[in-house]
Amino acid sequence: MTTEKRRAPAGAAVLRGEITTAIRRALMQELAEVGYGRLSIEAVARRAGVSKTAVYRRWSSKVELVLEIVAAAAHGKLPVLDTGTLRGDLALLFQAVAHALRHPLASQIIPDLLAEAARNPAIDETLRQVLHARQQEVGGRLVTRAVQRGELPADTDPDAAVDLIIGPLYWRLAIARAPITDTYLGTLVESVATGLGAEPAVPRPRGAVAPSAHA
Amino acid sequence: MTTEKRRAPAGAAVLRGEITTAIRRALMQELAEVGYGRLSIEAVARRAGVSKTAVYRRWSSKVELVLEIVAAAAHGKLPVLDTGTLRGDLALLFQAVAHALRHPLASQIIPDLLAEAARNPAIDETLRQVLHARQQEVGGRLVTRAVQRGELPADTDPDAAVDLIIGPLYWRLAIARAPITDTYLGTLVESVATGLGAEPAVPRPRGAVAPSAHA
DNA sequence: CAACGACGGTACGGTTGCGTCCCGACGTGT
DNA sequence: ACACGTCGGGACGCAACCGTACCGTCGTTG
Repeated sequence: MTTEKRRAPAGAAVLRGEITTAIRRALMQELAEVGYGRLSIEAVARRAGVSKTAVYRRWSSKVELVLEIVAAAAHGKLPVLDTGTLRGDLALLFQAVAHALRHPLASQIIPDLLAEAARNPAIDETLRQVLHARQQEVGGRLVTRAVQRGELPADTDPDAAVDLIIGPLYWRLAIARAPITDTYLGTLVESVATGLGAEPAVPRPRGAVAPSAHA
Repeated sequence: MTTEKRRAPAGAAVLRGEITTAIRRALMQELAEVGYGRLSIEAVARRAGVSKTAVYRRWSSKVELVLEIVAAAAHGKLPVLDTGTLRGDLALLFQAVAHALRHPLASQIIPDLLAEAARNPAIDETLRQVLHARQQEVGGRLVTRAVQRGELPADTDPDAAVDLIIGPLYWRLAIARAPITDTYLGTLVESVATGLGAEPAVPRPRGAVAPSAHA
């Protein structure tokens, strides 16, 4: 019988966590530096100070390596937000997103992978799970609560709301790569809130012509 | 004297436009299919049914090739918009952007190049000229006119306005790659307009709790 | 009509990365 | 204390691509 129990790997015959960690870190840096397209296992191993075999023992292919690590890194980043007001929720969410995208690694890796997702179904699938679905969920909850509070119209489309919430911030941080100030975030909160259908926080100041003063 | 005038290239010794065109088309397809990172001159030439030399005679490097062609393709795409109302301008702009991004080539190439721009200064520079500057200009004009009409507050920040205008649409089309309907575009116009500070088109319907309706 | 000269295509060496195989090293469990 | 079994590392053959040099072809110009 060869079905007897094999001895469990032990001692030196077990994966060393430090090396796994080094590979993870090297992958992130390499991904940010050259992008998914040019990413090579060889370069990752080189940067990690590790042999290629060390990588192949852990992940069997480039896409598997990237997906596992990226998915893990993207988990547990969004706060449970419930501040009691739409604007509070938005401000908190924006802070979290801005914080995450300020990491140079994230701000380079995420757009790169999102672009790659357009042609790689496996990446697309993973990103939809760890990013899109999460956003839809968080955005959906945010909208739902605001509707229940009466801050937003009952027929607010959560789908469109998510676009309006995440779009401008993503554009500015990841695409335009323009600086962000607290003032800007404050303005954005107000814009998005009113854009979604909330009452303006303050009576709208008008420009040269002031139709609201006619009442 | 060797400074005499050389005979101008003529006959077979002149670049054949058909081949240049074939290379341009092949580049676009290749760029959409594998992305800038994996793009190889060899594959472009192969797809164009042309020799590598034909490519190298016209462009000396990969980045030059991509930049020249992409910059050319991005020119003259945005309409001169002045419909007389903020919402009209927005609707027209959205239609144009949506139309452009519906092209499969554009919707794959643009995010890819934008991601690449984060690590390639030459690409960044070019894209800023052909995309960002243009958007800022168009968006700035749109906002300025709306302010003059009294549709928007005088202190509207054109910079933030551009983010709010382009962000959601870009997100949905290029990143989320969700379908777009005329209804959606209409909702988006209204959201962005009010988000920018315009008066709502219709009195805001409130949800379950309606503090404004208690009067 | 003949010479010109850049054309497009092939062939080439060099570089890089892939995925695999083999080897000595090493820490644990018997 | 020894045998076990996986570890990490280096080496290998293979494939793709880069950028260049060369070569015969072809239309125009004098």
